[in-house]
Amino acid sequence: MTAKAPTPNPKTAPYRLDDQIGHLLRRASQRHLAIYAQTIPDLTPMQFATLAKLTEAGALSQNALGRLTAMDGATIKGVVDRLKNRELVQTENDKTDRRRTIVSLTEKGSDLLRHLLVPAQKISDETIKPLSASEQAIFLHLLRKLI
Amino acid sequence: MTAKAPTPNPKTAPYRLDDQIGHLLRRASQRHLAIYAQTIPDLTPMQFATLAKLTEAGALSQNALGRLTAMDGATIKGVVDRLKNRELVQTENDKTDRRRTIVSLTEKGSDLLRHLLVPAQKISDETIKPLSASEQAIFLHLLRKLI
DNA sequence: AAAAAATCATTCGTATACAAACGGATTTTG
DNA sequence: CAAAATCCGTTTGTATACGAATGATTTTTT
Repeated sequence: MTAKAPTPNPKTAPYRLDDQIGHLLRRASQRHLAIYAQTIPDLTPMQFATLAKLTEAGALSQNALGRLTAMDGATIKGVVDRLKNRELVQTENDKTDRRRTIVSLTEKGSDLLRHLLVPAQKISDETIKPLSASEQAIFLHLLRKLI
Repeated sequence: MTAKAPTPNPKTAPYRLDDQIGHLLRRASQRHLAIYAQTIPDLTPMQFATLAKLTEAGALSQNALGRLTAMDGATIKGVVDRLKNRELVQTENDKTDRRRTIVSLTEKGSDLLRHLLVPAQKISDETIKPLSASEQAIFLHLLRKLI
């Protein structure tokens, strides 16, 4: 039995914050958010995500909208409230399910999002720019597996 | 001049939220934070990061501590305040620079962190577990480039 | 159909995040 | 050395995040 040499007692590698995946993900998000804020200063990232999802999927119940944008009920409520104050979305009662509130884009919200699509693409491009084209594909592929 | 065939008019690929790197980073962070909360429910991630960095680097000024944990001044202040309330860190005035507040671990904080190192490693392992060993190395390498 | 379980929107409380502004202290520059 | 620039900690205000609880309403189960 040819025993493979055991790893030379790593003794538990010292825990370094800067090596932890959680910390690295957080810092990468921070950099992305900084790029976002420079490019689209007038709408928060979550407000933008909400408009983008409504454009993709059409009118949605508030909870469904939260699920599709990865926000819990308490969070999506605040975002929708602020978008409503700016008249970028509107709400109405669901006719068949009286629990639900249907959220939809106003024309103003729809117009705004259309104008932001190019800048939004620039934000994604700028965020991933440090990687080569092939690295970008690999990174996005692996990142998707971590969700 | 042999013109390279232009990409066949992608017509601007439709913007899909779920394809954007920022959204994917956010969701990966969310999953990580959920794993964290299940494993270490008694200390927030930022509080843990603060204790970990103080263990690594020793006593630090509050602002320096913020820089090393990637928190701005307003944020690190709240974290330090809450850790102080729990007697996990202590503060003192810097003798030579009267602007500074030096933050250091208490024995209680030091003990607590020591007990959390194994669980913390498990959190990182669990977070990256969907990737194979070689994928893990590649992912971390590329992620570092995005900071 | 009645009971039980699930869903929806809301509210409360706590904890990041970060811009902006502030006064105080130190360092840099001219 | 004096002025300017920078750094330090703090406060205020806005915006996520999310657990937990609530009441109203479906949906599912029995």
